[in-house]
Formats: sequence, structure tokens, C-alpha cells
Amino acid sequence: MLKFTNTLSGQLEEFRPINEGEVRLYYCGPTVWDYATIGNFRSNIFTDILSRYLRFKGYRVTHVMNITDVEDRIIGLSQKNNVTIDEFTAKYIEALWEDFDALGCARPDIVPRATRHIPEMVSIIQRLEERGHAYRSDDSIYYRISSFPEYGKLSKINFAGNIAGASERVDTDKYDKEDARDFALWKGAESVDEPAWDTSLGRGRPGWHIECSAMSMKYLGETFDIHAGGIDLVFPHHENEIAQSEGATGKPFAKYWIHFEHLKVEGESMSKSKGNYYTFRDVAARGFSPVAVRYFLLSVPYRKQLNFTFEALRGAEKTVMGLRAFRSRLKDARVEPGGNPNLQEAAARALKDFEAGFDDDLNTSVALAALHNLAREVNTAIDEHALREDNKTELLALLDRFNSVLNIFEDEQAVMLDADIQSLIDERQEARRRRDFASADEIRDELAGRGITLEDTKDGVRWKRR
RNA sequence: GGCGGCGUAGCCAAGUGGUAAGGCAGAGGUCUGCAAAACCUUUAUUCAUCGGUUCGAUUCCGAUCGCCGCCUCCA
Repeated sequence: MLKFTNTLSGQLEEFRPINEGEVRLYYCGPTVWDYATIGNFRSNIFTDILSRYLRFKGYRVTHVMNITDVEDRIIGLSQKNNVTIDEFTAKYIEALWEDFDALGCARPDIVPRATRHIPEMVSIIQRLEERGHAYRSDDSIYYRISSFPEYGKLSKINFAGNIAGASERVDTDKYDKEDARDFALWKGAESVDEPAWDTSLGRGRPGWHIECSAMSMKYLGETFDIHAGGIDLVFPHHENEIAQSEGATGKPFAKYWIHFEHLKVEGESMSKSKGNYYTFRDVAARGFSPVAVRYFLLSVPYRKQLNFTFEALRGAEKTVMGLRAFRSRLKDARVEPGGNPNLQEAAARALKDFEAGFDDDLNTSVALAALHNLAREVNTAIDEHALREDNKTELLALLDRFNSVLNIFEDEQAVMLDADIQSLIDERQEARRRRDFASADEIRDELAGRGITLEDTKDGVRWKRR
């Protein structure tokens, strides 16, 4: 039985989709103003895992991830670089997909962009105005929080005790709002050179929160199953989404709210000023493989802060190599016909434990432990020549099933067996003997591309996996 | 000021009112002419500290110390 901790109730709840067998999932995606950090990718990867696991469980999943491609930083940076916002964001959207591919994240089914959904946002704002949830001030439109008594039900923020101490940080004088908590639905254009849309609301651009209300409801309906995102979005972003969506429709918005905890780096928060701010590209440039990053980021349940260290990442690299070696070994094992009941039992137990782990609020640590325990048992069986043909078939199919969720086993091609490596090394030696150094170097580079480094010694060639 | 989370071996960490998963590193071994690779075994009388509740607490309660977060359009 699949359970999630629902931020809305603060409790671990059994997952029951609104429509039998079908899950509609919305993930608050990236704002494309820079390359994504490894912290961003913890959320991206966990959403990918969530989506994959729901499919593993047999659900039909519609996975939507928005892209925020207009907001203050994007506007500022594109003006500074003298390009349009679309030209500016194109670079980061392209980079995002490269990173997604590298890190084994499936592309979501639908990826709406804010700038392409202005009419939908306008329509919701109009509905809010009709229902008395919105008001105009100057050329902008604000949400009237006092009109939505349930405001705060997601974040459980106690406004009475809150505002007093934090008042100096609340920006009250910039706009003319009825209440300091009220937030912008529509920002009237202040100057001619800022990006703006001419709409029935006037000339301007949408507030951040309305984007997600509009895009999620357009593709998933007014009420849908799961809304996921980083923990930092609980307030105000998701709280505001609820106020907007439920205010406009009068219906419940998302049924389950799932929030991913943040990554720490060497025990500290990741920030540019501390010099511990890493994009995925920074980490890859240090020679770590994407799958090591993926494994590391998914190895700890999403509701715990995870401490990123390079030592731990090296560990993840070795772990993945070990798992891949296990799969190759299993694949190449010579077996006799028949089946070994002990291994059938081990496979059944592994599947059960794997599923139990994921069912329990996506406890990936427990699920991975099941995989490691299986690997050890099977390795021992191979050593003892106790693996039989039926087991091999079953186990390979089981690993494929696990991998449909984890996506850490690479394509067959990329996993090199020791024998293949050795034969390539022999080929290179032969080329060197012929003084065909170009071919020799080509082989060396080919191996390097697969993470194999060579060392020439007096006694011959040594090789090493990175 | 209001609210929340965490502190488990060198590192990343799971977990539970009944005596500590898993991975990496380390140690020992198997296999190899030697290495490498691979595989196996092993590694916390103890879960920040101090009290309390309990037959029994790492797990519940209180205090202390340390770290992280939200209340600022950062996943």
C-alpha cells in the first residue's frame, strides 16, 4: 500500500487517486535563469522517481512540469544582455534538457511554459475578480487574502505571531496593498521596455503564483492528485496557488502535496557566497559520472535533508559500478537448466522489500538495501555455481523492473566487461608494436571514454576503472 | 519574534519502545605468475550531552549544546 506524507495534513497518508488507476501529477519546475544546481536536481530526480514508481505500480500517469520563463531575474538579466526573454531563456532550457538526459530523468509528459499560457492566467484572474478574491490597485491586481479564510492551511503559518517579528522584512511600501500578505496576480507594466502582454486586464505580466494555478488546472483539471515541489515553495508559492485555484473554482485543488527537502553541502546550506554552490555541470566537470550524481541524490528519502560531500559522491560512483558489475556478471554467467528455489525466494524477497521501501513514502534507502542484499546473495550463488537458467532469466527481468524506477543501470553497450577491456588493450599493444600510434591512442581514448584509464609500466599495461 | 527539521561508525545514511539496514572507505580472505578487477567475510555493547518515564529508550518526555530551513518570487 503506497503512502505519502501529505504536507496538507502533515500526516503519512495512504495514496488513493481520484480516478481509479490514474494519477495526475504536477511538479513545480525550474525557473530558467541559470543552470540547474545539484540541489534542484534532487527535486527533479525525486519527481522522476515518483513518476516512475507510480508507473511501476501500474498507474497511468500524466506528469506535468512547468517552466517559469518570465520573472524579475529573467527580465533583469535579459535586459542586461540586451536580448528578449525568450532568447535569454532558450539557452537554459536547452541546458536543462541536456542535464535531464544525462541524469536519467524522463521528460515529463507535458512541459508548459508560463509565457505561452497568459490567456489561461488572465481567465483565472477574471474569475477571482468576479468572486471578490481580487482587487485592483494602480495598474496591478492583487489577491485579497482576507477573502479566503483557509489561507495558511498548507504551511500552517500563524500570521498573528508572525508579522510582528518579521515586519521589518515585509515590503509594505512599494505597492499599495490592502494587506501586507496580499500578493500580485497581475503586475501592470511600468515602462515600455519591460516584457508585457496586452490583455483584457491591461498591459502587464502575470505574478509568479498564478502561472502554476493556470498551467496545472489546464492540463490536469481543477482537482488533481499530486502537487510536488521543493520544500521552500510551501510558503508562499503553494499556499498562494491553493488560494487562487480554490478561490476561483470553489473546488479542492491538489489532493496530495509532496515537498522535497533541500540538499546541504558539507553540512552547510548551498550558496554562492559560501563557494559551495554547484550546478550539475560543475560536478560533472570534476570527473563524476551523471549516474553517480543520480544515485547519490536518490539514495536518501526525500523528506530528509541530504548532506552532499565529494567523498560521498565518490562512494556513490563505486556503488553504481558495483551494481553494474553485478548485472554484467549475472548476464554473462554460464548456467545449467533448471531453477534454484533459494534464489527464487531471494528474488521474491528482494521485490517485496523493494516495493515495501518505496511504498513507505518513497524510502529509497530501504529499496536500495533490498537491491544490494540481492546482489550479495546472487553473487555468492554464482561463486558456488548454484545459479540456474530460470533464476538468471528471472533475476535479469527483476533488475530491469527495479531499473524502470531507479534508472541507474546503463545501456549494455556502456558496461564493459573485463575481457572486452583486455582484448582492447591487447589490440592497442599490437598497434604500438606496428608503430601505429594513432590507432593506439584511439583505443586509449575509447577506453577513457568508458571510464577506463591505462597506465603503462615496465611489466605491461595496467588498467583501472575510474 | 513566530514556526519546522536534524544530530546514528572515517564519509553518505536507514531504522525501531525490546536491544543498530545498506553503500563507500578500512581490515582479513578467495581467485589470479604478480598486480588490477571481481567476489566473500568483517567493522557502532552503541545512536550529540544531561536528566525523566518504562521491566526495558537510540526510539517517548524535558533541558542543554550544535547544525539546517521557512516566515524575502531559492528545488
